[in-house]
Amino acid sequence: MNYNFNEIEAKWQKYWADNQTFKAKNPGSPPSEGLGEAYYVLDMFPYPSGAGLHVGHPLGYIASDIYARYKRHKGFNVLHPQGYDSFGLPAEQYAIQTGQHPAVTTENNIKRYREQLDKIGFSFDWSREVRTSNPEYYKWTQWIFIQLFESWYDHEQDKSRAISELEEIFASEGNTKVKAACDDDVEDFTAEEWNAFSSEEKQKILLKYRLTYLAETEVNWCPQLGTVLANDEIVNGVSERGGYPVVRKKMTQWSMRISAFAERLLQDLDKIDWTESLKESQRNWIGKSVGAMVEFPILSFPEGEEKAQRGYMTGGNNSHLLLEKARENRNDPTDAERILWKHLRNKNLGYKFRQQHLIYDFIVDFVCLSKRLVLEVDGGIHDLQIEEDENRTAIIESKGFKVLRFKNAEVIGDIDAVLEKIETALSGQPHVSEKVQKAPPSGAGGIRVFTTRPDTIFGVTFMTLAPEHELVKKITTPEQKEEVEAYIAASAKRSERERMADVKSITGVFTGAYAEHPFTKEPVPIWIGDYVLAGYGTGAVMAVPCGDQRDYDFAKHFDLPIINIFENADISEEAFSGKEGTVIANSDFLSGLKYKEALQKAILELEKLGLGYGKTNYRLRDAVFSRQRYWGEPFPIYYNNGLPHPIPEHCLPLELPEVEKYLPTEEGEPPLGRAEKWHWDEKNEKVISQEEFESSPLGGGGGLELNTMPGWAGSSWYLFRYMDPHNEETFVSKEAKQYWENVDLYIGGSEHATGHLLYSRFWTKFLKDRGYLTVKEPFKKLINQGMILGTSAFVYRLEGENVLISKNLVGKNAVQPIHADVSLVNSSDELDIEGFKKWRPEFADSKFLTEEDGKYVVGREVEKMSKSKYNVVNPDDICENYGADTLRMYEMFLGPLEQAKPWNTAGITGVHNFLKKLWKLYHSSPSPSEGGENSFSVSDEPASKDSLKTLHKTIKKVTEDIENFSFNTSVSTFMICVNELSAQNCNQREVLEPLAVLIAPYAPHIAEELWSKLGNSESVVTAVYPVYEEKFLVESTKNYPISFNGKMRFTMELPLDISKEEIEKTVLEDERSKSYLSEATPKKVIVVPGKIVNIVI
RNA sequence: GCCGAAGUGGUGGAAUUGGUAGACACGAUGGAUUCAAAAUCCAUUGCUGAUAAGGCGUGCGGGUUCGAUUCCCGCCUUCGGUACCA
Repeated sequence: MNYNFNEIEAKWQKYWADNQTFKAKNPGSPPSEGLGEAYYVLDMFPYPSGAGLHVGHPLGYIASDIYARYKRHKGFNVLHPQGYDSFGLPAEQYAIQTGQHPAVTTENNIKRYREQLDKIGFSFDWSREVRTSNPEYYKWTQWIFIQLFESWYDHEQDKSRAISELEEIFASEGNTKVKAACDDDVEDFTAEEWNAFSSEEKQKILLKYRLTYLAETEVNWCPQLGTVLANDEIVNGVSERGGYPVVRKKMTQWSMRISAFAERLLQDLDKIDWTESLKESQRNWIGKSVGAMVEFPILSFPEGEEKAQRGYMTGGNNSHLLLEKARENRNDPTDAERILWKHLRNKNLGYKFRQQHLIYDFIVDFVCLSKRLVLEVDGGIHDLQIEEDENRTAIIESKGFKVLRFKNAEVIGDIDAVLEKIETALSGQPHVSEKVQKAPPSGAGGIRVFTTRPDTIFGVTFMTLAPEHELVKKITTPEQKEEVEAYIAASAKRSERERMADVKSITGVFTGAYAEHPFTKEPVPIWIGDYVLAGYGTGAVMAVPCGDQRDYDFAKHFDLPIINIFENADISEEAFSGKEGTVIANSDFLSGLKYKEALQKAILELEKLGLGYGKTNYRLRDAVFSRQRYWGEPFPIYYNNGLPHPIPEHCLPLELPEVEKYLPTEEGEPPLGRAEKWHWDEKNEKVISQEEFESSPLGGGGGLELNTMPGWAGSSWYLFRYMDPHNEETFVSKEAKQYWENVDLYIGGSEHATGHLLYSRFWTKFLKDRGYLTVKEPFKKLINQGMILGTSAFVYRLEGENVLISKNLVGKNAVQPIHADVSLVNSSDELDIEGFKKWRPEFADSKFLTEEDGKYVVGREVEKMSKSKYNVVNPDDICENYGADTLRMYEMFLGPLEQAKPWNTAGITGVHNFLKKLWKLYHSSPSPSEGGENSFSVSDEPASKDSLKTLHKTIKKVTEDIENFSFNTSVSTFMICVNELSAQNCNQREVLEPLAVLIAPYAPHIAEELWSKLGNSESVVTAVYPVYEEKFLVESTKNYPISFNGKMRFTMELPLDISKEEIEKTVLEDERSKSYLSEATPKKVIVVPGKIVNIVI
């Protein structure tokens, strides 16, 4: 019998499918004993694209499959599932072009993927397949979303907690003591205030704390395409597709508060077995920097305001104390204040009022910021300070406010009259826009900056704001206005990408304004420059040119002063950025201190002044979670009165509705806006329209969310669903999650380093916090397989002529390289000219200049494997021509798993020949009379010592290699093994049976066939892994390399049990040694027993 | 710029703790078999030299060591990630 791989592979693939050989046992249902130890091997599931698989795709799957099969031999209960990340953009775009439903496209692609995967002989447990686009699956994606919605992050306990617990805290103590992750614009309130809020107000506030929340986000909106574009989809300010204009637009989008988890995501990296480079990517992405927040009060305002506006951090005029005082007052109102507040708060007057609010340096009783109206209620104490109050009123009114003053008695006696007066005053006041009344994020009056080097604060010679910074408009002096506006306009035009690309040019404009240095009180000029990014930190920097190269360049360019505040540092050419060992100089109280001491001291002094505090900043930003797409998970959210609410759990899944077109609506709503019928399970109303929903008790006039979730939603938790994929009660049962825990080995591409792998860690931590999981991390060990590159083939066309010349004739001719399909080239790089002409008819009449031997040789280049480069190699073809076992072993043989490496089909014969030789070991040589057919022939005689040595050497090496994921070297080891056994004419069962098991993880089909021929009725999959025995490898002699001055000259066979001295004596007495020594006496002889002898002359 | 990985024959790669550099393959050359081809088998194959002796050789330049692909210092190049991150 010859090695008929096609037949053998089909046979065993059917056997595995029929017998469910790879089905992993789950705990729970009986018998739950005897499960064995759990081991979870997972591949990153694929997006089923229309192009199908090329030979690069299965690389990681083969590696994980080998490991999974190895673990089964070792007695583990192995979970090795596969599924599809089946929501995504390509299917949607195809739908837009052709009208075909993405579900149909996806289904077809999956079918094709499955066929291709099955041919390679993977040991997947297909009974656990998941697809992210299946309602049974995304039901739980939606459920997790709701859990996020119902949670907040407590920095005190460092975990996510139920939002109901937050409500309890608010009700009993307000929000001032809570250390929660929340939006920046949350205002302080007391328990009393909270309890007095309407439920609508409460919901608005809670939304600022939820782990998934609605926020205004700036996005790149393309009106023509009706969609949001990522930065890299924009080229020169217009869309990459179609070239339509793109505008920055604020949109209300769902966001995920991943930033709350930044520190844990960073710390826990130390606990997982990932490559250092991948961990480093995540560390950089999280971007922790420790430093300080510092406030620089603004000295001059263009309106001629002499005195700086002071923010809450300012301590020079006690505003910090004032603020505390205001809070106190709020908690302890007078009767009159309480009465008035009750009326004001309920918005009876149509405007929002604030209580005990800081206006400049004064606490006012009530203020309506949008109408600039201040209300004061005078208690008894006021009689004594009428004059002071007058001053105060004058100052406040000079800032554009109107002040109304009431007496206690007035309020208590006739509240209606008071309210009437207020109403009249309100109507008389001009309306002030939202923007102006809001305090700028940099603090009410000062410029807040984040710095990692507060120790260099005495080196500050100017400040730079991002052009988008909200303070810019307010502080710019009339003289500078024109220039500043021109600069802002110019930089707004440049896309973020352009700004990033153009690193070298230094641009900026002086605003004309000055800030006050916190310590020296010197004026510091305020500039704007687009090297400062609005999105990082506070969008403003304190510039220390002596210590920061960008500040240095900026200072040099605009001729700004540079102060050297480092001892013994030369800053004549460039900034000095050293930290450790640096001593600060020329810096008042910091002079003479080392970097670390100065850093702490600076923060301490800033805190004393109320102008700063230590702060840790993270680069990691909250993740936008809304997409204006069709083919994604619908949000389980509806709106009532403009506020979002989760759909009741029993109504999940909220199924993706049908639409007529996959484009946005004419009103600019996402494609789901076109849906007429929604599947809706509540109260047996199976299908309802958006209108019907709106008029239902739930809807209350609001509709369902029309955005869908991004691609990473479904992939962030799929690993847990595989543990218990058909559970309808919960996303994974308690028993299953306790038994399987998390993924022991995860294999996939490194392109997911900062996306999927980070989000998945985030969701896992969240689910753990809320008690839904028992593990902190999703993936214990992770390996990135390297990309398999294509080897493109080129023909060369002479410039301007219809002549194609062979590679070696190109010389200095001007030629144009043209991709040739690699299937038209043989292993010697010779082109099939006729085939090429057929393939590219435009070259049918071309003249082909060949080499002397008449061959046309193509040029070769390694490129990414892609259709457009005609270098794609299809695994189906390889399986057809060489077999799946050959494909599997060859992919492993190409090189280290984690390394990128080019594919070259020519090399596959080496592995294929090896499998043929392996087959031959188990078969007798044909005798001429038998017509050349081999027959199965294995002897039960004892094997030779040499054969046993070969076997055990192989067991040892292959096992070590598998444990180290060094699959390429284990393939070599198998080759050496089979070469040796062939030379030994070994055909003993004693050797060949263990060998079949050993190779089964790599070449499972041939192993099964040989295993069954050896007389085993059970599959080889569960056969016990051979045990390495040292005794077969024990040697009595060693072939010593004898070197002179470190150069190996010859070898000598010596017994291993003789002493150093004896070795030295024997070696020196050897004739060859004498000739190398040529009379000289050796200076020194190094003998390392069992290793080497080195003679120094 | 920063972070990470890597530079070894014509090619993919091996040498796992400092100990015979180039395992195992591909390709190439020569041969056997065959009418011929495919397949198979044998031999040679780092460079140089003459098929010898010898010399050179793991990106480059130094160093440590009896001995360095491996450790140290300084460069160069390639690939990947990331970026005016304050």
